[in-house]
Amino acid sequence: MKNHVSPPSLSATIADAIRSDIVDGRLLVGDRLPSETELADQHGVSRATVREALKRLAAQSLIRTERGAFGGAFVNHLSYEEARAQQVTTSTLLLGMNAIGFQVACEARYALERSCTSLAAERRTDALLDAMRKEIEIQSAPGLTDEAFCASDVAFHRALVDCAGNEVLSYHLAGSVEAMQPLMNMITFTARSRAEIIDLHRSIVADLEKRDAVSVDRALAKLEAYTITLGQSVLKARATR
Amino acid sequence: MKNHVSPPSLSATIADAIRSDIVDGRLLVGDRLPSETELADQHGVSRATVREALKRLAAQSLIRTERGAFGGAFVNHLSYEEARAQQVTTSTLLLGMNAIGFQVACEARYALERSCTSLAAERRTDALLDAMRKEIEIQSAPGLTDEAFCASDVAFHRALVDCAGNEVLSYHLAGSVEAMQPLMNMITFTARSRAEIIDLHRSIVADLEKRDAVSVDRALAKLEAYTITLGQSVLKARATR
DNA sequence: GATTTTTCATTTGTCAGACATTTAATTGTC
DNA sequence: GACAATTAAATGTCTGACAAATGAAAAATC
Repeated sequence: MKNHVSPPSLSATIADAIRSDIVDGRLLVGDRLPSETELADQHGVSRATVREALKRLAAQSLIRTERGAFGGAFVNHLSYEEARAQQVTTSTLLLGMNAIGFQVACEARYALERSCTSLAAERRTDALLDAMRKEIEIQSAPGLTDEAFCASDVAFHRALVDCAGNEVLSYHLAGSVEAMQPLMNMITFTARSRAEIIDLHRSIVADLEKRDAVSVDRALAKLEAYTITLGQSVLKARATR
Repeated sequence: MKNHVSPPSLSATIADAIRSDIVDGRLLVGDRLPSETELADQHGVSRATVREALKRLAAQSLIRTERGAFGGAFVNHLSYEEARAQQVTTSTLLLGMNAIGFQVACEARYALERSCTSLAAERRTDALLDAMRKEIEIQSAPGLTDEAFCASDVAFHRALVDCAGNEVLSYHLAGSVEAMQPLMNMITFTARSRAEIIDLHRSIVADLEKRDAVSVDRALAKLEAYTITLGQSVLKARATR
């Protein structure tokens, strides 16, 4: 029988130790870690092992390294962009690898997105409304590929989320919206279905302008229902193929 | 002036190449990567460099490695647990490192949590309601430390989120709820404020039992307002100290 | 012939030492 | 004082080696 619980390697152990130093605040943003040689001495391992540990942390954007004299590994300031990129990667993989039902993923995504409607109606800016209108223009263009349509759809919804004027909210929602893109890309959008979606997008923008949160919410509910319908028809077509 | 845009290292480049192989589906879950020696030959680098690249991917749970003959690096099946753990780490760091206003973080957290009230009211199970009651018991215990109170609070809200019966939703919300814990830990809960919170928890459970989504939502709104009040008083006390 | 034991090849984990490259501070020169 | 050369410290990479784990095949045993 396979054990499958292999003892953590030295590099993993060291990485965990440094990680908790950072997470628990013993190392602060901008602090410099000891040099690789010093870390190797401290932990009684070779420099190669320390380097593997540091690469693990770098992969999580916990540290950044600089070369040269007075270079080294520094506790990284995690920007919204980096955090979002990581979250999107993780969420996308989770959806892709776990055979999540399209309906379940869709339900979650729209539930989350609807959580920002009242704030968005309250705080929407003209700049963001314009951005949304621009995306609607793109979506209306004839000859647009399905993938480009999806990409613009994501951009539209990201702008909608940004209307809530809360960076933390935008960060969380970016993960759920963008992670859906691969699933959405499986759908073929007919001219008919595109028109339907664009109509809903138009009404969302209009309702936001009027600061009518209830109507925005209703439109999103319709969009969810319609998207699930589209997804199911695709799955049905697959099954009978 | 510092350049700050250092060219990506070889190990980072190789990691990116393999990562896109996985993300774009050229490597599937369970597939075995070539051995480190083979990868080194393929990319024309040393084994040490390949290993650093693989450790980066392992840190993101994209691959897992097994020792021994017929061992190697395998494309990992990303479980909900692993994904959630990563998301919580990222979110916690983001909140901790970016001097997010307590109010902004709180607003985002409750907006997201309220997105699951209608599903939760519809699908709540007796088992989860019992779990929530159990946490209320814990929270009512005299002599409980603030940290233990917070931990139980997180457990309560996780159960609430799980009531929605949507794994994807639970995954996303876990990040926003758990990442708040360090911020919540800064708050000192008086007996008075604990009683207030526990009352709201009780009414949430009662409303869920009655499948009364509107009342749950109202209680969460109150909880949000009260939490923000508590947070602000802490900040004020800090400022005048 | 079936079962157990041993051997063996493969692969990751770790180490030691070396050299290349980058970078900021120092020193030297005019 | 300004500019150029030197130097020291640090990461990035390579090489070669050995240890440890592990499954498969071969050998020994019954």
